[in-house]
Amino acid sequence: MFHPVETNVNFPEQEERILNFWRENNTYDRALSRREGGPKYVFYEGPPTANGKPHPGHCLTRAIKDLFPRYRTMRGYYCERKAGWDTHGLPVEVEVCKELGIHSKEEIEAYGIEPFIQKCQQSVWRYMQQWEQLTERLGFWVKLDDAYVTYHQSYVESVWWSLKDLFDRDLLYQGHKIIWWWAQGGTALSSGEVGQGYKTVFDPSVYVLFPLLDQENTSLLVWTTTPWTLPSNQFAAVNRELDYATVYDPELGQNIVLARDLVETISDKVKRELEIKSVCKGTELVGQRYQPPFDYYYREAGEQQGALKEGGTEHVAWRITAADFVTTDSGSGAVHEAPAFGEVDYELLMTEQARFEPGQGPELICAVGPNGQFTEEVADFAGMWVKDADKPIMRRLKEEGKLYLQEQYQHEYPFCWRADEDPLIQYPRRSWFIRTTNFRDAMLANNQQVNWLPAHIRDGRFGNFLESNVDWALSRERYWGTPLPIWVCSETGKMEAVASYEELLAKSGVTGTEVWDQAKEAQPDLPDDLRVHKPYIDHVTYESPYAEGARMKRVAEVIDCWYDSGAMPFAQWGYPHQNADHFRRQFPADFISEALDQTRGWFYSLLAISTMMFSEDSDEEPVEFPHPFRNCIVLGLMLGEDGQKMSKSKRNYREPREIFDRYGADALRWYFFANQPPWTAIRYREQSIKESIPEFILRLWNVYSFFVLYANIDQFGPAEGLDADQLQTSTLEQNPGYRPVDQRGELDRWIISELHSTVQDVTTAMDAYDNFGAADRITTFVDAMSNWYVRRSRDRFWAADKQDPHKQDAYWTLFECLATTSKMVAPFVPFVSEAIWQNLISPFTTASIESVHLCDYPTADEAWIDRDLSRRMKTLREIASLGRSARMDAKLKVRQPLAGVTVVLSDAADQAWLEEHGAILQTELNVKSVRYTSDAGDYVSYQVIPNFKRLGPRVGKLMPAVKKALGQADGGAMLADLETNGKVSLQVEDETIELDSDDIQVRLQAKEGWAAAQGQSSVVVLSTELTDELIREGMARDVVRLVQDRRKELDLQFTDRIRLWLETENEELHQAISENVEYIAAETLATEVKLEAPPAELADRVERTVADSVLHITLQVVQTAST
RNA sequence: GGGCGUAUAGCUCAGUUGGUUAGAGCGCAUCGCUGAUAACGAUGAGGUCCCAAGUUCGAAUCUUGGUACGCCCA
Repeated sequence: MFHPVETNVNFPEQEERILNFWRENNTYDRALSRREGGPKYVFYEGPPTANGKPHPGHCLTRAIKDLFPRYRTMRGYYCERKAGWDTHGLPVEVEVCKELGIHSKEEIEAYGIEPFIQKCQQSVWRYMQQWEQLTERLGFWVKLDDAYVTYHQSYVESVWWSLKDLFDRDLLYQGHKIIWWWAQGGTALSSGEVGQGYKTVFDPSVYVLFPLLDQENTSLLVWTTTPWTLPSNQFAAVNRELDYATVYDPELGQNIVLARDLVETISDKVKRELEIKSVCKGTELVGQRYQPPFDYYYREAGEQQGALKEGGTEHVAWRITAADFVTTDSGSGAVHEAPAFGEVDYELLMTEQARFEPGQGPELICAVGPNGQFTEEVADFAGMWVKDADKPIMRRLKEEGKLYLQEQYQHEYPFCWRADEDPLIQYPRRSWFIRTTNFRDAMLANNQQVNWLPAHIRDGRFGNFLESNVDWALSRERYWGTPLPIWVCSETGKMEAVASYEELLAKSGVTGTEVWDQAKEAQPDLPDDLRVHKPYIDHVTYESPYAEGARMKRVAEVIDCWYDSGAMPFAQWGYPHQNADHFRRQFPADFISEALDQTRGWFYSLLAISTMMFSEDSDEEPVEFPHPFRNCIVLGLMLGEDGQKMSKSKRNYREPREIFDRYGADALRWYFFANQPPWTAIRYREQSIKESIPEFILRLWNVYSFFVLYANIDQFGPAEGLDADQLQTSTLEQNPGYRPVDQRGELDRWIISELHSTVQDVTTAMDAYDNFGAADRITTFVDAMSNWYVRRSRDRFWAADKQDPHKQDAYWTLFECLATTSKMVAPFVPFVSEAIWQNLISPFTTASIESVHLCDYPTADEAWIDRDLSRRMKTLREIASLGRSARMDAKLKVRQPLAGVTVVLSDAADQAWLEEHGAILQTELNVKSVRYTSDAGDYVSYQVIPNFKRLGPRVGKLMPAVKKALGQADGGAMLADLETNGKVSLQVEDETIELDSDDIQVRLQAKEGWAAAQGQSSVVVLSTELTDELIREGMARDVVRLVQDRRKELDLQFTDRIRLWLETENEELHQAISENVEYIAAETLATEVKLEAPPAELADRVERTVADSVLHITLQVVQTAST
């Protein structure tokens, strides 16, 4: 016996029960340990941050991350799934600040770094419980109680080790980074903060004359929108590709050089004619020297030259350089460059520096202090706030005749979000960098080997990003992060990196560890991991090996938390300080997945760190590309119901929890897997999630519950006492009544064939990470099972003789299909598949595999795949569908029997087979006979069209003519010709073209006047004339239906026998009933059918209508069958 | 401003190497079936495949240029 299936299954409740089952039985651990020794399948978890609430987007990520490891595990791979949490970074600090009601770094320091850090550490776990609940509820099998955590000491020390390695290889250096700086507050702002503070303002837009040293009486017209940066000028930039004109300005009495396309614009602005004297390419200007508008630095260094790497020398600054970003959209086509105050400008300086021998190139000029005021070096404006200096600077330029044109323009400019009167400025800060640019080619090569899904990421977004790689700005002047493990000598400035806490303690003359010890003593429950964090680690100093009496003290910075996450392949194991073997076994990953926004985040940090640490010129043993991941599914962004970005305030999505409670995790998962390829942007629609229940889950469930219902009625059951194992054929065939598939009927062989080809396709798709294609095949199969196999097998399930071999075949076939399907869909919908599996196996008293997730994934047996049968059944189904369509057109309902149908096939190849299966069509279409013909001139006309794909390459331009000629030819005659000669000649223009049967396609066109329907390959014609006998038979079927309705209304059991009284005044109906009384009795389980009034004591007589006549129905239960 | 992607039915989305009748689900309409019933089946209406030009015998598909939207970066 199977457990009866509840009629109203509540999927969410069922899922909760299954979760309990997994929990109590440690099913995940057992699924894993079953595969020990199997081939490895390595999965890396991209760590989420648990200090924000999980939303539906995270459900998608976690569902995909579950699907493939589950699938691979069932396929025999050993797949460890270690969870992980990203815990460092600015967002955590921001959360804590919010909580404390403070904002700035000063306020944090006033509050105290020590309590602040402690709060950060606690805040990290704020939504931990929600995350864990979501993870579990979704069915994401991952080892949560063995998660890696980026703030843990072992993790931090792994990161330190890698940084020390980079430092020792001279890949870590100090430079400048241009950042948005709040001068009044003395702090940098994150891009998020900057984004909050944009305002529309008016700023000056000025055109300044830079006299060219090598051309007499000629100046370059240089444009800037930040006059206050002019004292820090180092270069003027032009675009090599643009044309530049030298014009004569009569009023000025000198020549001006500017972009040719802008001559007219500028001429209009200054309201005078500018005569073009000559034109040259920007590239010819590059290298020419000029006199900058201010000489604070120029007077010292104007003549300074440096040695170039390619030989020779060049002046270090105040000359024209080339830059792609210069355009003619605005300005003059020549741009003032003060590298201190702009990121692209700074890059330009870096490019320039790179041309010179080390130490010979231009140094950064910065005339502004961190307080936003001019330094003493700029005597005229010293102490002045830069934005206040714009006007005096312009006035000065005007006085000196260097200001050619002055305008105002309106634009968006960022202000401090906490002090909205304070404009931010771009400002250089000392910062640590990793020389990733050294590894650009290696990273590109590595990237080429990665299997990206979708593929365009490789050479598109990610590839381009790598191409334009710049050194990784690693350091952050913040508090809660992995401390940069570099100690500096107080005397000499020499530096050392440290790879672990232990290594630090082993240094001579270490002091400062007591700060941690005291803190721990005062607060014994302080996590030990904090000892490697600020402020404790900052107190640890040691004797300098470089200078007598000097101390080594840590630099103040922490690092970019992206580095943390990118270090996870080794840091999750604490490598190399521990678990070295484990790391090597779990490197690289076979599979990772995150959303598109991680391209420049986690995907990059993983690839960059891995390439630097484990490739050719690293200290570690090199690993072949790709690493650290081989396959990567880049998920699309998830949008809310309204197509907008999901946002809490807009409430354009429903919380995952509610989805689970309403529809269940399977519904959500199936919606993710089956609705679109995972990389398309997905619109999160509650309606679609809801729909995945009837479309797939419930349909499968209905087939299953149908099976259980009838199997129990018929006491069908696999023999008890058998070891069920995985319900494979070898087990099942030991049961009495089991016949090998090849001895079963065609319908059985067909669905088994469909099952195996589905398994084959699904496996191929899943191996290629194509969950969408796999889901599509599964849906098609379940539909075939439900809407053809079960439909067409109903008679057998209802058959009275329980031992009838055909009936037994039907049960065994459906049982095998369901058992295999539950295994096949287990990675997709782990809950419903588990419920089905557990019940299917329940009759086996010694069942050894009690969870579908411990099973092996089904494998296709090619021997059972019959492609001819598949194709023929498809044709048969199409004919049935056409027959229904024809009935519809003729307004002849299916309950009305018809004399027959005639089927015209365009291709007679399968005719013999189809003829043998007339019975299926007879029942399906409710006709007395099915006739096939290929000679059907009466019913159809033939339309012959070319097989374009085949003929195209052969006839080329003649194609339209061929098509026309075929269309005009007599189709019937041509087909006859083909049949006898195997080919046919066609005269087209001047050429004779020979066609064989593969070169053409035949379409059938039903002629007017028939109840007919046409499809791709066939036409179905109905006999529409009705005899009285047929009409009466139709009436009898109506009667059956009404009685069945009545049974249902009265809530009778399936097996209840009844007595039936039918009364009618209508003679024809009376006759119809008496002629078909046995049929009616059999269909309605009536022991007797009486055409008379019921005994008076039966009160539930009802009135119904059959073919416009009144029929009274009364029924009485005679026997309640026990099942 | 640059890079990447997307644009197909009312909605959500498929559409293989270019092949002539562009599909699915939902929704809608009509009909049917009904002891699998939160169902189910059939049929239908609904498409300038974003626009334009090009390549080709043939373009939703390839090329170029636009437009709109999204993401990332400036």
